[in-house]
Amino acid sequence: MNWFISSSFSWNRSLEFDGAMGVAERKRLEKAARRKLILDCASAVFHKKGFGDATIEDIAERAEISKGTIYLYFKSKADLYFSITKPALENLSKRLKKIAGNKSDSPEARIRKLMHAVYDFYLHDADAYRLITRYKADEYQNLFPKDRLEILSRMMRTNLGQMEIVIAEGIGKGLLRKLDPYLCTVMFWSAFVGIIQFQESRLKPGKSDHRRATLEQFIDTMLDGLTNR
Amino acid sequence: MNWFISSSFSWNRSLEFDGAMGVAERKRLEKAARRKLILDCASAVFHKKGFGDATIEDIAERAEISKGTIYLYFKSKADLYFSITKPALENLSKRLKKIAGNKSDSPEARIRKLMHAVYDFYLHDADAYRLITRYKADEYQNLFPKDRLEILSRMMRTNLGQMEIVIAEGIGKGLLRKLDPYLCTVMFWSAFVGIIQFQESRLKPGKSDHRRATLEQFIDTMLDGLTNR
Amino acid sequence: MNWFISSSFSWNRSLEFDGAMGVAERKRLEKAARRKLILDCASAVFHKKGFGDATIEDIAERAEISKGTIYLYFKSKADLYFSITKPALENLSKRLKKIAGNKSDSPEARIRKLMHAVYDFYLHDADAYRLITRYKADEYQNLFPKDRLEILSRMMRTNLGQMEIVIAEGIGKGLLRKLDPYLCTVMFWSAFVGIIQFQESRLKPGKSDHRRATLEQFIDTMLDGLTNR
Amino acid sequence: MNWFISSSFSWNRSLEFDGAMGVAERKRLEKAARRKLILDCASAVFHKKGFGDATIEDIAERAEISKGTIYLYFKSKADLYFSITKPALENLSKRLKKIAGNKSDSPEARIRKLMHAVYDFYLHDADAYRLITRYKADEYQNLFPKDRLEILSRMMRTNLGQMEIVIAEGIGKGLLRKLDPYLCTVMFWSAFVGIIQFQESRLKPGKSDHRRATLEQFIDTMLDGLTNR
DNA sequence: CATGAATGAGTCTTCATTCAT
DNA sequence: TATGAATGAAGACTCATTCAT
Repeated sequence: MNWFISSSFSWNRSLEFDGAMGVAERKRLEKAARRKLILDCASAVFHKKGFGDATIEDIAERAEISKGTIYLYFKSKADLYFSITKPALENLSKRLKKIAGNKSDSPEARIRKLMHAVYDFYLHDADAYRLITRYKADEYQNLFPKDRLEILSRMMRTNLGQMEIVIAEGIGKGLLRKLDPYLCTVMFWSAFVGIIQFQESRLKPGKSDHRRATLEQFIDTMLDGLTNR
Repeated sequence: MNWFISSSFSWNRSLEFDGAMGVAERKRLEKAARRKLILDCASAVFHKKGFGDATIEDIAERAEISKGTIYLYFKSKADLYFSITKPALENLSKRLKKIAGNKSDSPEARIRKLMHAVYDFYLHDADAYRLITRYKADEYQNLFPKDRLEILSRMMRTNLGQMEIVIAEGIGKGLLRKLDPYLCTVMFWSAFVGIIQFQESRLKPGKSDHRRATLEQFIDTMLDGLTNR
Repeated sequence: MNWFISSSFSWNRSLEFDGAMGVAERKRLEKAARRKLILDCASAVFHKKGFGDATIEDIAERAEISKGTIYLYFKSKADLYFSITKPALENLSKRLKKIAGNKSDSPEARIRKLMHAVYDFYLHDADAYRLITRYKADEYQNLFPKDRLEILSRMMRTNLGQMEIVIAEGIGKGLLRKLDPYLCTVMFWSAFVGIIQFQESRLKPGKSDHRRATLEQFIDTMLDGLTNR
Repeated sequence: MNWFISSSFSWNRSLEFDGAMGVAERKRLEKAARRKLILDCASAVFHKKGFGDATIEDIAERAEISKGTIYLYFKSKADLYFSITKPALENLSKRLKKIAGNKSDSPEARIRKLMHAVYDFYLHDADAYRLITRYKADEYQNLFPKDRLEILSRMMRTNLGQMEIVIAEGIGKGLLRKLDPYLCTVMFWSAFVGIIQFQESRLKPGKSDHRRATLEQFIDTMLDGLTNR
C-alpha cells in the first residue's frame, strides 16, 4: 500500500534529524504522512464509489482513523476531492513536459511516448486519472468554487498543450498533415479517455483485458491517418 | 413512439364515437403527455446532475408537478431512469440496423453514416445518449435488477454489432486492413464517446462548438488509417 | 359475500316501489348498498392490516370503486372506522339483551348462551368483533373526537351490563358465590377476548384450531369455580 | 441486565487503571445509558401508539435527542422494536423458570407465583409486556426476518412451557383435574392478557384500579374450578 | 354522483459536519 | 491533536385528502 511506503520514508527522516528540533520536525512529518494517508484512501474510495456515493465514513474506515480527524486536514469532502485532483494533475504535467521537451525524439515517437505516459499514469494512479478525466463533469461544476475550477482547467490546458506543441512541430517539419494541432490533440486525448472508459466497463474477472491492445491499435491507426504521404 | 400511434387512433375514433369515448381518449392522451413530460424533465435533470445527485424534487420542480405525481407514473427513481434509457437504446438500435443493412452503400459510407446517426441521436436526444454511455458505470451496477442490466447490455451489444458487421464486410472485400473488426468497432465507439464528452465539457456560451468538426476529422483520420493501400 | 346479499335486497325492494317515486327510492337504496359495500370492505381491510397500515386505496380496490367515492360516503378514514365499530356494537347489543332477558333460562344457561353469542358474533363478523375489542386501545384515543369515544364506551358498558345482570341474578338466587358481579363479568369478557386473541395468533394453515375447545373449557372451569357448593 | 454487570466490572478495574481507562469506561457506560434511554422511550412510544403509528421522531423527542442518534444505536425502527422485545422476553423467561423449578412449592402455589410473576413483570415493564403480548399480530409478521420471528416464538413457547410443566405435575399428583395441560396453560395466559388489556382500557385518572383484584379473583376461580374434589 | 389524477405533508433513513472530551 | 457521538438537513417514497371533469 502506498501509505506504507510514505510512512517509512518519514520514519527514516526522523532518525536523521532527531534531537530537540527533531520533535517539531517529526510532528510535521507525521502530519504530512497522515495527510497523505487520507488522500490515498480517499482517492481509492472516490474511485470505487464516485464522489456522491463515497462517504467520509468509508474513507475514515479505510484509513483506520476517525471521521473527525479528516476534518482536521481537509475543510470538506469537496476540499478533499480537490486536494487529490490537483497534485495528480501536477504530477502528470511534469511527466508530459519532460517528454514533449525531448527534441532528440521524433514528433511521432514523442506522440507515442506521451500516450504511453498517460496510460502509465492511468495504470499507476488510476484513481487520480479518473478524477482528472471527469473534473469537468456537470456534477462537479457546483462542487467547487470558481477559482478552484479555474486552477484545474488551466492545468488541464497545459497538459493538452504539450501534445499540441509536438503535433505542431510534426506539421512544421512536414511529417504530419496540415491539420489544426489543437483539434488533433483533442482527438487523441478524448479518444484515449473514451477507449479506457469503454474497456474498463467491460473489465470483468476471468475476461481478458483489451485496454492496452485497443489503445495501441488506436495510436497506430491515428498516426497512420495523420502522417503525410 | 406509442403516444403518436394512439393519438392518430383517437382522431379516427373520435369522429365516430364522439362524446363519451372522447373523454376516455383525451384522458389517455393527457396521461401519455404527462408521462412524456416527466421523462423529458427527468432526462434533463439526470443529464445535468447525474443519477446520484439528481433528486425527485428537482425533476418535479422542472416539470412543475408535485413529487407524488412522479410516483403515479414510475415505481421508483431507478425505474424512471430505466424508462429513459431503454426506449432510447431501442430507438438507436433501429436506426443503426437500417444503415448497416443497406448494402447499396459502400462499407466506408456506411461507417460514416453509422457515426453520423449516433451523432444525430446524440444531438436530438442528448440526455438519453448520456445515459446510454454510462449505464455500465459502477454506480449503476447495484441500482437495477440483474435482468434490467442484462437488457441494456444486450441492446448495447446489438448496436456495436452493426458497426462490427460493416467493418468485417469492408475487410472481407479487401477495402480495409485485416484487423479485428470488434477492436475497430470499439475504437470508433469509445473514441466517439470520449470526443463528445471532452468537447461537451468545453462547451460554454459564447465559445464556438468543435464537436462536429472534431468528430468529422476523427472519422476521416480513422478511416484513412484503416483503409488498405 | 355480504355485499351481494344486501345489494340483492335493495334490488327486490326497488321492484315493489317502482314508478315516479321509485327513482328516488332506488337511488336511496343504491346509495345505502354502496355504503354498506364500503363498510364491509373497510372492515375486512382494517381487520387484516390494522388501522394504521390499512390504506384507503386497499379499501377502494377491494370494493372495486375509486378512492374518491369513499369520501362521498365518509368524511375521513377515522370516520369510516367509527362507522364500522358503532353498528357492530349495536348489533351485538341486541343479541345480548335478548339472551339476558330470557328469564325462562337458568342464570348459568344464560351465561353460557351469552358467551356462545359473543363467539358466534366473533365467528360471523370477525372484523367487527376485532374492532370492538380494541376500540379503547391507546392508538385510537387521539383518532376520534371525545363525543364519539363516549358513544362507543356507553355501548360497551351496556353490553357488559347484560352479563352483569345475569350474574347478579344468579348470586341473588344463591346459585353463584357472593362475588362482585361486575368483577365476574369483566373476568368472563376479558378472558374471552384474551383467549380468542391468543388462539388466533397461533392459527396457521394445517394446524388444528383450539379456539372453541379452549373457550368451552374456560367456561366450564369458570362456572365450576363460581358455582356455590 | 448487561449494563449492570459491566458497570460492576468497571468499578473494579477503575481502581487499578484509573485515568486513561476511566475515560473509556465512562464512555462505555454513557453509551449503554444512552442506549437504555432510547429503549425506554421507544418502549413507551410503541406502547402508546403501536408500531405502525409510532414515529422515530416521537421517540427522539421523548428522549430529547435527534433522530439521527437513534440510528447510531439501532439499525432500523424494526431493529429497535426487536431490541425491546427480546430482552423483555428473556427476562420474563428467567423468572418463570426459577418459579416453575422450585419443587418445594405445591403446584397450586407455583401457579399462583407464576401468575404473580407475570403481573409483576407487567407492572414493572408494562411497555415490554405489551409488546410481548402482541408480537404475533399480523402487522409484525412481515416486519422481521423469519429468523427473528422464530426467536421470539421459541421464547414465548418456553415461557408457556413453564406453566404447562407445573400444571402437568399437579395433574400427575392427582391435585388437579385430568385436563389437557397445554389447554389449561393457554387459558391462564390468554385470560390474563385479556383481563389486563380490558382493565387497562378502563383505567382513568381518578377512577379505582381493578387490575389486581380482577386478576386475583380470576386465579382463585380458575384454580377452584380446576382442583380435584 | 363517480372518478382517479394530483397534491404535499409526513415517514424512515443517510451522512457531512460539528464539538465536547 | 484525535476521537466518535450527536446533529439535522436532505432524500426517496407513501398515502389521506381534494377537486376538475
